[in-house]
This record gives sequence, C-alpha cells and structure tokens, in this order.
Amino acid sequence: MPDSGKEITIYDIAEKLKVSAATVSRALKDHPRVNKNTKKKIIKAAEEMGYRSNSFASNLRRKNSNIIGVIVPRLNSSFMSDVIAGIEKVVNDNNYNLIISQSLETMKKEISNARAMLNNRVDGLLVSLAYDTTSIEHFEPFIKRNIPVLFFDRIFEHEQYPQIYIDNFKAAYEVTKHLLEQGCKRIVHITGNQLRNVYAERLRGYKKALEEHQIDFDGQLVIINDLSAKEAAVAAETILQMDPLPDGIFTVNDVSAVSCIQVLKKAGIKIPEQIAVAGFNNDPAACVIEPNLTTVNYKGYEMGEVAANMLINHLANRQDLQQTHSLILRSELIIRESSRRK
Amino acid sequence: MPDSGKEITIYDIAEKLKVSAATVSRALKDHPRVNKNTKKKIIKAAEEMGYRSNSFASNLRRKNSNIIGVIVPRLNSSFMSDVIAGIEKVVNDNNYNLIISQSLETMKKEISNARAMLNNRVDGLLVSLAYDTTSIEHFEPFIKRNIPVLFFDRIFEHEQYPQIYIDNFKAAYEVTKHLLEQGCKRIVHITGNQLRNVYAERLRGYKKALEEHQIDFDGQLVIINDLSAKEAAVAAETILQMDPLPDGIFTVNDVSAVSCIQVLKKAGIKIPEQIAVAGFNNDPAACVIEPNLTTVNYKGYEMGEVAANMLINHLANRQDLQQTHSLILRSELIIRESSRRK
DNA sequence: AAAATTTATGCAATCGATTGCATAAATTTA
DNA sequence: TAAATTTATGCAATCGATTGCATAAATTTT
Repeated sequence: MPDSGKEITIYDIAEKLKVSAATVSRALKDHPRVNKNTKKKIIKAAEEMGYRSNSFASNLRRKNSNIIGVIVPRLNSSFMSDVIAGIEKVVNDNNYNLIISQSLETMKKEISNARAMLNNRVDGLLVSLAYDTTSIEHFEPFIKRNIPVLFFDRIFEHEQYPQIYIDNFKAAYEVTKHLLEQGCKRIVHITGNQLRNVYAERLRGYKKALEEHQIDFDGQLVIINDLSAKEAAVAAETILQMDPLPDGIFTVNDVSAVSCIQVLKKAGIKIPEQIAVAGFNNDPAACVIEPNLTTVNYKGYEMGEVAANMLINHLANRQDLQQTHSLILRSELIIRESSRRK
Repeated sequence: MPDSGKEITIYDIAEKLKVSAATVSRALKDHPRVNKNTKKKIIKAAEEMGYRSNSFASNLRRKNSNIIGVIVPRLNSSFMSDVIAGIEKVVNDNNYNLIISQSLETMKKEISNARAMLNNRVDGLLVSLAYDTTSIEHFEPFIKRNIPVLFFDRIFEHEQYPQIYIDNFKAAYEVTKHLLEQGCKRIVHITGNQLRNVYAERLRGYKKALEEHQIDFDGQLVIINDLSAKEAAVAAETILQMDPLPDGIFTVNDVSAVSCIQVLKKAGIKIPEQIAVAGFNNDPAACVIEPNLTTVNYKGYEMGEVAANMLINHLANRQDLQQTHSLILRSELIIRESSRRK
C-alpha cells in the first residue's frame, strides 16, 4: 500500500533498492544499459510503492512536454466536437496529452489562449481560427521556437503554417451547380465573415457556378451573418420579404439551413418546390428536418485524426511538415429532398 | 526582437538588469516586496526579451499544476460538448488549463486515462463515467494524494467523491406521468446500462409513475441497448412487432427518440395519436423532428460551469467539497407535440 | 594470463522557478 | 543622533528526472 503522506520519487526507490537514482530512471524507461534483473526489481518496487513519474521534472529536463495544444472557436458544435474526438483519439494513442481551449470566436481570446499554450510548452499546436481573426502574429512565437502550428478547417494562407482543409470552392461550386440544375435561377447565399477562408472560398464557388450558368451575380442575394440559428431565422424573414422570392438558398452551415427551412415552412413556403435549400456539414439534424437536407458531407472526426497524425508524425521526425504543406480532404455533396425537384 | 535560438529565462533577465533571479521571479508575479521601479524595469525587459514563464519549472517547485483534468465517455455528443464548453470557460477564466480525454465508454480506457492524469499531476479531476465502469478503484490514487475528484452526470455513489447531477428519478417520473396523463397505458422504456445511475434512476422513476397509476410494470416493455441511433432503429422495429402495439415510448436520450420516431413514421404510425414519444436531453434535433419532441431539458453548459466552479473553489480553499457533497441541478420537462394529445 | 571489449552502475550537473532566511539600505521613531 | 522598523534585494537550497562522462566489473579475445 503506497504511503499517502508523500509522493514517491525515483530517489525513494533507489534508496530502498540500494542503487542510484540514475539506474532507477534508466530502468523505468527500459534503457538497454541496465541489467535485466535490476530492471525487474526496480519495476516491481515502483509498482509496489505506488510510484508515479513526475512529468514536470521530466519535461523540464527533457525540454519537451508531450502535450499537443488545440485552439478552436467553439467546442460545442457538432462538427467541432467530432474533430476534437478524432484528435483526442490519435493524441491519446500516441501517448501525448491534449490541452484544449476555445477562442469563443474572438481574436482577443485566441491571442490569450495562444500565450497560455506557449507557457505550457506545448510540443505542437492545432488551430482553427476565430471568426474575426485578422492576423496570425500571435502564432509567430511558436514558429520562432520551432514549435509546429497546424491550421485546420479555418485556415490562414501562410508559408510557415501547414494546413488541412477541404476544397471549399469546389464543394460550394457543386452545391450551387446542383441547385441550378434543379432549375433555380435566384439563389440566396447565406454565409459568414469573408475573412475566413471557408466562407470566402464558398462564395467564390457559388459565383463560379452562377457564371457558368450565365446568371449575373447579385450582391443583394448574399447575406452575411454569424451563422447562428437565430440569425438564420432573421435571414429567412428577410428572404420572405424579397420580391420576387428567390427559388433557392445555399447556406454555409446546416444549423442555418435547418433554421431557415423551419421559418419558411411556417410561412407556407413549399420546399423544395418553391425554394430549394442546401446546407453544409451534414450535421445530424440534416437527416431529421423534413424535407431532409441536401448538404456537403465533410468528416470532422477524420479531419481531427488526420491533423493530429500529421503533427505527431512530424514531431517524431517521421514526416516533414513543409513537404506536405497543404492537405486537402475529400468532401461530397449529398443530395436529399430539400433540393430535389426531379 | 527576441532571439530565436534559445528560450529566455529569469536568469537572462536578471543578468541583463544586474539583479538576482529571485527579484525577477518576485517582480514577475507582483510580489509586494519588490520596488516599484525595479518591477517596472523587469516587466519591460521580460516583454522585450520575449520571456515566457516555464510552467514545468514553476509547477515542479510549487507542487501544483494549475491543470484540471476531464475524463468523459465521448466528446462528440451534443450534451457532452456543451458540458465541456462550460468547463473550459470557467477553467480558462480562472487561469487553469484543461486536459481532456475520452474513455470511449470503456472502463479499460478510463483507467488508462486516469493514470495519465495522475502523471500529469492534475490539481483536480472531473469525471463522467464510462458505460461499463463497475468500480472506481482507479480514482483512489487521487483521493490518497488529496486530489479532488468530482463526478458529474454519470456518477458513482461514494462518500469520498462529490457529485453533480440532476434528479433523474424525478425527471423520469414526470415524463412517464405526463405520458400516462395523455392516456398512455403501455409505455415502452428504452434505456441504457443499469450500472449507470442516470439510467437506473430513470427506470425507477418510470416504475414509480406506473405504480401510481395502477399499471403493472411489464419487463417486456423495457429495452436496454447502447442508446445509439442504430440500436434505437432496431428497437423501433421490435416495437412494431409488438402485439398489441404500445401507445407510448419513453427513451432516455433524444438520439434514440428521434431515430424511433423516424422508423415509426415510415411504418405509418401516427405520432402522438397512436404512439406518444418522449426523450431526454433536449438535443437540438428535438426541435427539428416532426412532431417536435417532448423531452427533459437539462443544461449541459451549466452543469460544466457548475462542476468546474465547484472544483476550482475548492482548490482555492474557498469551499469545502465535503460540505457540498452532492449538488442536484434543475431539469425541466418540456412538452411538445410528440406526446401532446390534448 | 594479459589485453581488449562489453556490460552495468554511479556521480554530479542540469533543466528554470520559487522561497525561507539573511542582510543591506532606507526610513521612521525615540 | 542612535535605535528600531520597514523596505528591497540576494543567497542558496529545493522540486524530481535525465544524461554525459567516468569507472568498476564481467566477459571475450589474443
């Protein structure tokens, strides 16, 4: 039974076994230069005495932490919690630890989170940017110290920072093209802050599809908001006031799409007959709303796994981050009833 | 511009300013026994030189980590990601850091997570138990070391561990009572592993309500599964085979309820007329499914905040954990169309 | 049997911040 | 002006694990 009074250290084990602390240290990490029997004895004693390695002492000496930091806008979105789950899985399987913080969509908090991560001497950082982040200076101290910073999903184009994302341009292009092919002529696009690649790229894709179908881009049809359910409901009311009514809506997330559909249905609009709707993300709710929502499937869990693997492989020197600077994951358009007009 | 070669320490600052490291250390944490001007100079120099405190050294010396550990079954459920978001908020506002890991619903992983948390010398631990955890021995090392462990939601009754949860018995009782009042006589109950308080208590509440309405408990009507959408669909098929058909379903999570409703509707069952349905959690999908789902609202974000606050207050000696051993949060029945028969 | 090599262990410095105790300097009180 | 007090700073030990270098012991080679 371990003594509850005081934490056991390698010195305690050393003393008990009449060996040096150095030998204990080596034995516990299976260093080849320790006699098999000694090793066995030490491991047994450590077990019996309830020894737990002090990672602070170890990290201090070794100058690395085995900690991966994660900064995301919010933890409680369907997509992000999938990403985090994927990251956690990989990180944990590789004997790293995970420190997580959320920027709550503000650059200010993101900066303070980054400082904390630096103090905690993370070995690497995974970041998805806040809604209003305009610069990434706050990650420079990491680069200076040679700590890899990897952006995912909400990225920032920059030589120094590898990135993982999907082809938002293409995905949005395909969504819009699909809507056009269903006969839509006036498609409202609900999107977020154009600072963020994901939203800017999707707008580009939307425009490109219109262009190919010889439809003039109409700025009036683009609504920019914070992508919450609440704002989407407001947007839907705006849409109801439009004259003529649009015949399609492409929102950049499913939360907005669902919220819109609910308002429009309540107003007596037939979906997809009068207005076809498509979202983005394939949230669970996409298969619950009636009609089921056409959307872009985009596996968060997988993105988390890939991002974490890439970082850890790099840390283990198994992979050069600069070499695989950008990684583009697959996404797919899923057509459901909310946009299908035959 | 900070030198990129080497990490700046208090010794570097001390040398540059011709003071001792002790003074630098004190100045940086605003110790009263340092001259104002000296302080100012030191803080300025630290800033200029790009000094970042090494938390390992500091933690090693101070013997605490400012880290809160969290172990949950899964990160990617609507409820749990809300809880985590709440925890992160409070933890971050109090200058603690958050280490998170998921047990993936197995006791084995939970044990290994607990070991890692111990090595990381967390100051306190927040835990929601895995599906199949039968013993909590693996948390004893924390108690021995006087590290508080607090259970939330999926708790384990034990003197040493304070806990935060909702009154599952009462909530389930009210749900069932409500269904009975809508005229239901044969209510199927879909629930999870009875090892877990949340599910056992809800079954108790279900039984209690039946009893009060002089309806005999029928074991055939209780379905135990893993509460996934998939298993719920299977359960719904089973229900469709029942003869006579039940006239009510009470599932212990909304994911199951939604999945059931979808299957039942497809089979032509009218909800709530033929079968009234109620869930638990008030997931976002509850307001998306048609008919909208009657459920128990149960604020995850708040539970996370409360749990983290309780732990941190205790760590700051502002509160004795033993004193507030159990904290029961409020939950409320939300009646929607899926069960309303007038 | 001596020399060379291999194996096993220990010594002691190091990582960087903290803090009890001592002391010097400045200020107040008698 | 001397004594007492307050303020400011430094010394040096400490937290626990790691690791380069040295050395002793065992084994192999000549």
